[in-house]
Amino acid sequence: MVVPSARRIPEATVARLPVYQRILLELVRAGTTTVSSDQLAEMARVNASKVRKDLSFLGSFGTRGSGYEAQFLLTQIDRELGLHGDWPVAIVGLGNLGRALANSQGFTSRGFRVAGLFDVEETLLGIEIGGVRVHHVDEFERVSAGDPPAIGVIATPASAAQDVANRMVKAGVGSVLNFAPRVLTVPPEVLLRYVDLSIELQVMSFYLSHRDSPGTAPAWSPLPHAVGLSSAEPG
Amino acid sequence: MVVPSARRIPEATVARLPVYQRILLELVRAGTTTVSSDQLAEMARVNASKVRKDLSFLGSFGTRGSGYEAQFLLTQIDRELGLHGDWPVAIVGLGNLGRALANSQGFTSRGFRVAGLFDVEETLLGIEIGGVRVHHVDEFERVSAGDPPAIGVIATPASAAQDVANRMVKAGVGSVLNFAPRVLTVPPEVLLRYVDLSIELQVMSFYLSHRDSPGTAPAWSPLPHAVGLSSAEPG
DNA sequence: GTTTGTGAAGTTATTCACAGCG
DNA sequence: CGCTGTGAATAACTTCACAAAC
Repeated sequence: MVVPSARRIPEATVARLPVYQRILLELVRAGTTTVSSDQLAEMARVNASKVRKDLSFLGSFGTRGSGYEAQFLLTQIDRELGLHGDWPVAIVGLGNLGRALANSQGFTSRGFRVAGLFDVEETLLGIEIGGVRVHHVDEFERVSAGDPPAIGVIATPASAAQDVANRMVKAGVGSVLNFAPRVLTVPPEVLLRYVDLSIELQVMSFYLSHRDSPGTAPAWSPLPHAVGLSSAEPG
Repeated sequence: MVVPSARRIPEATVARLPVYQRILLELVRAGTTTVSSDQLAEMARVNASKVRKDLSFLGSFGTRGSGYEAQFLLTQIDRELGLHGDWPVAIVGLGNLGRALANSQGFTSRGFRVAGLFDVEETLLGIEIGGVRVHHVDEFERVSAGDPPAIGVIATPASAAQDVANRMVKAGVGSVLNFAPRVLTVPPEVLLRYVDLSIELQVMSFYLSHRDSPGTAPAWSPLPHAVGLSSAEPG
């Protein structure tokens, strides 16, 4: 079986592809045309063989003796990650964080589209943010039916998060990105990720309190399951 | 009963401990007194043996037949993660995100203390946020000398991020948490973590575009190296 | 009966090391 | 020569399965 799309890419590799993507994007913007696995490895803080192995799952895109053509490699990664698409995103909770996300280049620039905005605050209903009208969260399922979101973003206070997640699941989202500092329950086929400041900090705290003698390097390219903006309590 | 702090805890386990910590915190607040590995596993979306193995690295704190005492287990995890401490945190960049972080319970509530705030904006210099005075970023090294931060948080625009990181390293921070959408270079002994929306989204995009037939569960408790609030461009 | 704790088995990921190509 | 691509070796992690404890 040699069809490229039939390759199974290891999970660990998938987690690193967005890192290479970002690095390549910066290199391309800076005018770099070719890049070696050593250079990528240094910027990504990983081993060079790991870079080569990771990239080899996408195909043989390098040139022996010189390296990888940055723009071409970037395109290949984007393709593999499914960034060709136009994923509709729904954002619930339009406090400071939600509004920042709604206006964020992060969504609009690369394959994502803000398809729905929701809150419960009277004063927000009906206004437009970034050209998208704000609806009451009670209308989530109805509004979403017309343009079912692939990704649901939760930027509400913790107390509302599970209820919002339930609505999202009912509306058929494929994955949920949760910024609220609360553990959520969703069906197993729905991808759930947390962005949680306190989880980030705890990993750092562990590192700080366990590094041995001064000069010891962390063997760490840590692998959170969850990350986050805990308790800015947006919404 | 072996001395717990002598054990070497696997990296993968460390990455999950903060998740268990959060779950336990919620359970304790909800009045739960004991919890089984099965319950924890379901909430953390992992296998129950994994929970038991992970917790066994901290010591034998469970009771066969009933489970773990939630509050006690929470205390043990906090201890292992080094949350007993009082880690000084410096935040550079006081735009929307930086201000939200400076006021965040996420820092103050659990072993972290905002020790320094920095920006370049004239109108911010000298004011206090959450009781901490804002200094010009040029004074970073000088101000930090008195109370060296363990963690440096970068919430500046991308263009300023590397310069800030350099100052932080010079001031001796042990780890850097970067919210700016930019790849940074720091010495290998400094722990560097990214919070980047676009990296989160790319993992989701991969999942959405590769799930096979409907009903297929993601084998995924993905492991980013980097995450993030890309390009809200705070500061 | 229930649930932990853990060796052993199985799986996945990383690193090595070098042939092969430009 | 330099750098990729990749089998083979090693290491890390996960899961199984069950004895021991409550």
